Amino acid sequence: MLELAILGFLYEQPLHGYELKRRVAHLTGHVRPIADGTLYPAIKRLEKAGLLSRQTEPGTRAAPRHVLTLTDVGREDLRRRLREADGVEISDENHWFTVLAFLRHLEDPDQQAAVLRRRLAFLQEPSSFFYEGERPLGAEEFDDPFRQGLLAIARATSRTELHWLDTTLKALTSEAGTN
Amino acid sequence: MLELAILGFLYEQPLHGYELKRRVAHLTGHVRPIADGTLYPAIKRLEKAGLLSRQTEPGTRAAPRHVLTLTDVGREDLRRRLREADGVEISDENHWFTVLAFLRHLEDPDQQAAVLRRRLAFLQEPSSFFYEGERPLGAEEFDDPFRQGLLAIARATSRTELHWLDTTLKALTSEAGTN
DNA sequence: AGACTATACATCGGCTCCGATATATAGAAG
DNA sequence: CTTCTATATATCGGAGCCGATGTATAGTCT
Repeated sequence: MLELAILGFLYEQPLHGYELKRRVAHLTGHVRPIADGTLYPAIKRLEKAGLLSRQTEPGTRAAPRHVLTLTDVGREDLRRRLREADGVEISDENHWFTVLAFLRHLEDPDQQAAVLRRRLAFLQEPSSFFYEGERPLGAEEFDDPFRQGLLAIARATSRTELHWLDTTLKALTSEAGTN
Repeated sequence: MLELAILGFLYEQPLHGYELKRRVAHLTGHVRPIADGTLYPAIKRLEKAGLLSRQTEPGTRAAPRHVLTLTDVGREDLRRRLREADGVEISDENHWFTVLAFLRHLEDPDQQAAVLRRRLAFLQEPSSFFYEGERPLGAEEFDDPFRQGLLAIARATSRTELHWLDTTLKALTSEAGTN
């Protein structure tokens, strides 16, 4: 997820580590700072894999900035990661939001629609948070307000997203038809 | 988060590992299976820390079940974790949902309200997913439907949760007042 | 009869993440 | 003048998570 976010932000413009840190922190769940010990090794991994290159920028006030630029391999790798997004990337809220943030970079509307359809299929699977044996429990079956809230929030989110998926998928497929 | 979920489910009734696995999978983001290599070491950790005890149940069809029961130390530890929930537990959606699922076990309404207030404070911090320098970017400033959807979904979730927090906090504080 | 699936627990290697720590500079606050 | 904060990068140890693999049994499907 972190790697996807790094590649996604760099796809738009070269950035140095510190700025990347700020942007990723904002993106992942509203300002949850990512640790230095997480970011810099991740950058190194991506550099080692040939997905990005760094140029040391002279004349800054603190330690010299390393401006990071995606290589062509890196650009293709981001598109591949978006295209093949599945599993946790589809089902986990944080991962999915990261995919969504950069799905614009996957230029083909058909490919974008395919990813959205996987998310749609996931959301349409009947599922509940709590079970009594095999039977799913609804919000009205809890007397405590916390689980009621939990389900109410989840339902509101789901409803909004399903509506958005519906309209966006229609737009994407009609767009693909006219091209 | 996994440990909190294990303690939370066991607080209600003793369960064996396999059943725990099913329940945790349902709770964390709608059926995302947790790996065996994650669950069983976690159980061992909690057992080693004296938070739960196991009794081998004979006469089952596969490998013998280990029924897990929370110790008194474990019960107090869950309440402590809930009471002191902060940081990632408040800000991260998955973690927060886990806290919410078991907040019922924190019997004192004042303590429950204190946790909800931390979440409220977090949600009320102005924050956006994307920035242009210092300026937060709104949904209407994106021409791609994906970031628009991202913000729309996040706003719907936030609105629902804020409304729920408001009514629940009022109920909890009036309840505390009458006791 | 043989294969597959569900149940049930366990271990191991590899990878990632986090917190702590270190280094260094520039500007603001006291 | 010193301290604090922000900027900026880097490393290291510890811990947790995951995927793969192993063991074992009972029922179902072919």
